[in-house]
Amino acid sequence: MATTDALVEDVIEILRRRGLRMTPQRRAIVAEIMRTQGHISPTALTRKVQDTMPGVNASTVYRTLALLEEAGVLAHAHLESGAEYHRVEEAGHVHLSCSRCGAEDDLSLEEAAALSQLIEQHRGFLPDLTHFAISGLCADCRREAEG
Amino acid sequence: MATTDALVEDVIEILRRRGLRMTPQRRAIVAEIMRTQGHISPTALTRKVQDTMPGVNASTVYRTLALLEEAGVLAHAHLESGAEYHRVEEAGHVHLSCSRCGAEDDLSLEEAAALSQLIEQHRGFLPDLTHFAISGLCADCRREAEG
DNA sequence: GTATATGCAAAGGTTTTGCACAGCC
DNA sequence: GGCTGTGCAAAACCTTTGCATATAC
Repeated sequence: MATTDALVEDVIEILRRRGLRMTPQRRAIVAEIMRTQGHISPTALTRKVQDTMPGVNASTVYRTLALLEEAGVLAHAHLESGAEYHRVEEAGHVHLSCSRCGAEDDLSLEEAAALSQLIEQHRGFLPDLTHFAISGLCADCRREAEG
Repeated sequence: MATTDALVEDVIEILRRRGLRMTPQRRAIVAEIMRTQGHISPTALTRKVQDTMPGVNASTVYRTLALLEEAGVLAHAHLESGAEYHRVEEAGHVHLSCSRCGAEDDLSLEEAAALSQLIEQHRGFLPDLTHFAISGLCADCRREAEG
């Protein structure tokens, strides 16, 4: 996938500029997360990376994730299942999570902006709506629950 | 505190009706959580209960919290620090948490309702805005960050 | 060559679970 | 007396950390 490869190169460039070294492990981890749509947990990422490169240790994955977050490449969000990482370019994804059936959906950028604007009116608080999911009932479950 | 005692009795009544037994440990745990304003973590709750009743085990606290949540007395929310429990009557507390200084604030009921209404327009999703905090920058930190 | 990154192992923290015993009803 | 709840200990997770070794630059 050309797009993904290009992204990987971009990230490698960012890391290089920070004086960081590009090890095969880092390449594999970066490649895997750039290939990922949406979010992924450290544990799941570790498993995937190990499919390609069996020796990679979980601690290396954690250290790399922290690094990439510091470098502004990744961010993490808290979903019901725990912490999950995603590319910052994919931010804007405000996560809706159904507490009954587990269905996941996202708000549109416009919807997210409208929400942010409302919250900002509360004492100038600037929300990052991507950091925590929004839990609730999807329309289907709502119907079943309320009858 | 008369109000708190009354609440404790209410909860005990609810548990009794479910055929559950009232042990001194459960009384202590219920009393402590009814006395709590806002939210408290299982760990903090355990410590507090142990101040009064040294023998109480953490696993008993976890089991009791799960029970009280099932009974509809408590609910838990995910804050930056992890899971925290609160009384359901205290719901409506939409938590704003500053990711920079850790300051905490709540939206008013009206603000929360306005937000919910907006989100509901997205495919009929009924949000529970109390379940996850909303992360972001408080006005002070925002000023310092943006200059 | 040197500083950095990795693997390994251990530790830390939170939450869950199995089991024997205690105690509520 | 019988069934439920508790304490204890262990285990299950997830994540972090210290240290010796390997390796990118």
